[in-house]
Amino acid sequence: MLNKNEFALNLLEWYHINKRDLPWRQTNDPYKIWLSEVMLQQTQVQTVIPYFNKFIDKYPTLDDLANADEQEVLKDWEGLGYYNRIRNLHSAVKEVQYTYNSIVPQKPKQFFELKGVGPYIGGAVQSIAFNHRIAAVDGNVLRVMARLNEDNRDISKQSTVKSVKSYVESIIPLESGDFNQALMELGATICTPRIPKCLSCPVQSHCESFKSNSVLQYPKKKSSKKKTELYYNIFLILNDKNEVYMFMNESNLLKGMYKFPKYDIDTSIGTIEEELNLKLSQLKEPIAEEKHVFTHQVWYMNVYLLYTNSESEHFIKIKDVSDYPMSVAMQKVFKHLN
DNA sequence: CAACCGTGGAT
DNA sequence: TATCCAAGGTT
Repeated sequence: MLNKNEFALNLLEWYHINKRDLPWRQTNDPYKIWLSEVMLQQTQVQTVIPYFNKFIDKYPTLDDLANADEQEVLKDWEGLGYYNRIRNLHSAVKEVQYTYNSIVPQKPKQFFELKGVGPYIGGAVQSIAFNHRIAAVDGNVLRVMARLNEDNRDISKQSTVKSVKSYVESIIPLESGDFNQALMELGATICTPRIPKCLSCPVQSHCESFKSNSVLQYPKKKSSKKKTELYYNIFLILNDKNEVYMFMNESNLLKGMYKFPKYDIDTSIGTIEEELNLKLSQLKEPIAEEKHVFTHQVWYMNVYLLYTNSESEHFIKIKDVSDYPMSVAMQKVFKHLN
């Protein structure tokens, strides 16, 4: 059983000496802390840093972000992935603007009700910005706690996360924000997934799995399922005005991002002409093949070049394409026009 | 609740 | 190349 007071003391002492100097640790602004937590969702620190700096430079206050055009914000998020994160955050800061006079709610209940604020981000922001004693349980914390207690439960189950959250809140000290960050920092730098640095660990003496030499057996997690493989034809349709056919994606995957016409490989040109209301040139061999891997899908894309004299509101000047938010998958397609 | 939702880096 | 992982949330 964990000696709570001694554990927290050891961990916090280590953290205060060893914490990394990250951009979002140079501010007490709840908005900026919130932004960083949203960016850090399932995304590595090194990836987030340049995006965070760009956003803070361009949208220094909550009102700057709230007043911004959604498509421009999406464009600035381009390449970071999980695009609903920024769509939800944009919506949430607008909510804060008109409901809370542009002040990030200090009442946990109010903050947790905002779009895109779940158990982790809610706990992180409320503890770091306002010192509320709420846990912030991410993948790092799940791994650290599983190893400390030789916890055999599956960390991919929501019930486990909920239970660990309660456990952390039973040991969380008054310095709640630092404690939450210290647990994550420990997981990110010492108690790492593959080669943990147990000999440098400040809480080694509290660790059950270290005592029994079973650290690498934790955390328990069910293996991920196989990705669905999908085969598509992507069409770069050009007219005689240096324009290409492009439109906003409405489906859940990559919602709000622009795309080129994308069809299952067995879809006939006639069907496509009918759906797009265009008269198209004869189909020739694909000019390229591309593969793109998502969390749960793999796209194998054949890239085709087509021409038309038909008119449509969906034609965009090729030189202006880069002004529109586009997924990496579609960027891989578009690069073959250059 | 299990499935969905991006991307890049490490091994 | 295949798999896992990374400061998770929504449905």
